[in-house]
Amino acid sequence: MNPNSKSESQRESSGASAPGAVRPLRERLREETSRAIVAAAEKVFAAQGIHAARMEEIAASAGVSVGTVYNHFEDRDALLTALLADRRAELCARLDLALDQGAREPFPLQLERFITALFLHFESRRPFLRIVIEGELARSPTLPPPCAKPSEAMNEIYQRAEKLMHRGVQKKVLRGEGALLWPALFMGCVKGALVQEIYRPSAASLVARAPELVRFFLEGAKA
Amino acid sequence: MNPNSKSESQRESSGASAPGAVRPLRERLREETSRAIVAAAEKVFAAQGIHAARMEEIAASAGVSVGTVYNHFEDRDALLTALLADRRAELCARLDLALDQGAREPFPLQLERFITALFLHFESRRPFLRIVIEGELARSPTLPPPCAKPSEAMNEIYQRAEKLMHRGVQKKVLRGEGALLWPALFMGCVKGALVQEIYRPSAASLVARAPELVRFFLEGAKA
Amino acid sequence: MNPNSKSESQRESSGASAPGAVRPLRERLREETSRAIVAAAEKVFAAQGIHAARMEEIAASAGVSVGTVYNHFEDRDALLTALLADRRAELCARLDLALDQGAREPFPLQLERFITALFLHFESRRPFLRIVIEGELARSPTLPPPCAKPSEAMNEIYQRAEKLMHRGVQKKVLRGEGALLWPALFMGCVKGALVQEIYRPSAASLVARAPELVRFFLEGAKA
Amino acid sequence: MNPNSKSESQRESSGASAPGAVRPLRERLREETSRAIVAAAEKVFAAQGIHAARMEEIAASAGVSVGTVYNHFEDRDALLTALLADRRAELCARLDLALDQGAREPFPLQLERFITALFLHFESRRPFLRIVIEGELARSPTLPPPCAKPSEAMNEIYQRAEKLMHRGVQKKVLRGEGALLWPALFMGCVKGALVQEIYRPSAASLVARAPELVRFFLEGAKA
DNA sequence: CATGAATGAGTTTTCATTCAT
DNA sequence: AATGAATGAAAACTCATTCAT
Repeated sequence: MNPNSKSESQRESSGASAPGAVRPLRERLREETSRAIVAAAEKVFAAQGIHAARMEEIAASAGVSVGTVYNHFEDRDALLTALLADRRAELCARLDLALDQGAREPFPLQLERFITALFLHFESRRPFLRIVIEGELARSPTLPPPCAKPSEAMNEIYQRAEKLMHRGVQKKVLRGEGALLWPALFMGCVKGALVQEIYRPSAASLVARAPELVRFFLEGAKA
Repeated sequence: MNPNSKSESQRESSGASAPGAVRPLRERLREETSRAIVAAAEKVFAAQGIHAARMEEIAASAGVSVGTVYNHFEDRDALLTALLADRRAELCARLDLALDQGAREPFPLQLERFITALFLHFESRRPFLRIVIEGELARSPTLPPPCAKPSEAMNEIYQRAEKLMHRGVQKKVLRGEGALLWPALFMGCVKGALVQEIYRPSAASLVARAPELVRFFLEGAKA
Repeated sequence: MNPNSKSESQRESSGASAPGAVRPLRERLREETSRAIVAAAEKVFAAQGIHAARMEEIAASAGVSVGTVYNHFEDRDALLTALLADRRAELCARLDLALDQGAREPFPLQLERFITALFLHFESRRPFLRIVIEGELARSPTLPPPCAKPSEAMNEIYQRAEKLMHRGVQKKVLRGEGALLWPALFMGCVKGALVQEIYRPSAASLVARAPELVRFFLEGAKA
Repeated sequence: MNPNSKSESQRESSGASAPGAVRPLRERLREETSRAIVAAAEKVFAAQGIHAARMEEIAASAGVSVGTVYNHFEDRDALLTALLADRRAELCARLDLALDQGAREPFPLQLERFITALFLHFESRRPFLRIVIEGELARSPTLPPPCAKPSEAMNEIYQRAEKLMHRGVQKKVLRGEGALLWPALFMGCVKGALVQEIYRPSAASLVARAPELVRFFLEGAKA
């Protein structure tokens, strides 16, 4: 879950000992704490903003002391990094699954799978969405840490969207001229829907909008 | 230009005294300084991020001392507010002009005017774009200042987009079902293009992409 | 001692847990630090004046860092307030005791008790006296904080002096005409003696002057 | 009026030219400005407190710019010094006059003259009284500037009170034992009345209370 | 290991003072 | 001389990080 955590790498884990052996209780407790801290960090970073979030508040929100946070994560930056890496991994797994499963299906279905995967993820990780969008511009070389991190997530999503668009062009479902623009427009539409959902949460699930989005995008970009 | 600046409102400018009279030198210099400070703030806020930007760096970048910044703007927040208000006013003026001019033209043309106005503005005010996007989520009630400001700009753009979309639906150029989604999708596409431009600046002007965007959106949303 | 301190009120002290149980070491140390900070503040505020005293100097004088001062007191004003409240409480307790104990004794004895209590207090808290007198005029509505605080102490003393004078008039030991003036004159004399002691400290204890003061006041105000 | 003012000492006054010659207009205007600045300083120092008063507010209150204040007074401290010196001189003149006029009169009358002079002065210069009392403790060697100044005024008053008390003892109207205490008690009573007047301004003039004060003090201290 | 008090570098902000116009 | 914008040293306050218990 949190492979960068300080002591997990410091420990010369007697662990991994016998394959299938239960992990020592200590270790599992420790991991539980890490998880709680990361969850608290997600909440607080999203609520206060990446810069404004304070370590003490994260600690309090996790029900531990600051010292404990520092026992698990080298420093503030490491905590943010771990948080983002973890959530990103989750998301990427979902997206890759969607891409794999749809590989041989008609393109519109692939599109819907992808969007749905994205929406589902953010529905369960709404705070993460805030963090990602706040950090949107961070990919740029000029912004200093700790801003350089969140965009990595967007980057990963983007690369998968490119892959998907590529398939659409190959299949000649999408026209080839604007090909460079498709990922940007696709992600734009998706984010448009996400952001609207943040500001004006609708009763209906976000996922319910996927078909509309698919239709819109396909019509707009069809060959 | 910057009507909220501290002393400009404190001063009871005998101003506009004789019509055509030159404004006192002092006053013109003062305004020039304000302008320089706001410009520096735009640069630094965009480069460092809204939270990380430091007053001293802004001052240095404007070629003045911190004290001078505080002579012109009550505090950090007032400076950010003034900056955003100023840029937003510029942008809104452009957008309103585009909306007015296009009022009786065919919808696709209106769309193109609008997008072009947006792109032109951000081409000349690229740092402003970064600030606006960084502050995207700020409209949310949970985020504390100083994040509550930039989204105001996005809000204003959004409202004008809604107006435009409304026209499209009225003219039956856009289908009426998804009407609630059009502004979000439209803005999403536009931002998609803008963000791509930030990360992968193309040789061609951003404006050159307007027609593609228009086509994409019209096809996607057409009645 | 200092019940307003920041974290002492924030902490939900499991306190008074087992009766007779030793208070946790941490807590006792923390309180010790608070006490040291307040004592340092008393010294520095008195030495430098209420406005000129700097937080860093107070911290240094307490042998801690600035941060620690702010861990214990919200801000400069809270520190001053806590200091004054604490010292004032001490003083009031003494005065009330003197008033109570003397309640049935002859008036001159009551007077002497009261004056002695006052003198004893300021002999042990000479810096506090300076602060109170510096803030003398603060009761006035026009002066801004942090000057509004010290006079509260003087106010409390004054009210007790009024009570005492009232008794004297009731017992017809003091004449009734000038009754409104007695508290002012009484406090004036007392302060006269205190201030002189500050400027020209005499070898003899301040308390030794109490009988002279009593005689003077009783002769001057006797019925 | 303001013999310490910067340029008055800088100027090699062609002045004092012909005795009886009118002072040049320039010079009179300049002096008028100085007077206005000192008056403004008195008001602002009294209202805001000696430390909190800001040069800009004084300038504004005098209807001039900061620069002008600095043209007339070396620095903040010089302004305060000049203000206090001026007011103190006025007061001392009154007190000395009272002492002189009463020199051969019965002691009670002298006492009344003195108190009346004091009261009259502070009635016309109430802001000055605030400043003096705020600076009460400044005579002490430990307090740094700008606090070292106001007490000088109190000092001067005190010395004259000592002279007066001395006369009373000589005339055997006051008892000789407590002689060291008389000035302190006398000033204490007077201040008691003054301070009460500041907090609870009575309809009647302060001066009206002089006789009561005289009676009180004479009874209290009589041989 | 957990705890939380202490630390102090880093920021914002203020305001006496200077000086070009 | 008067002006008022610019200056920058000095103060208050914040918060990530350390470390003794």
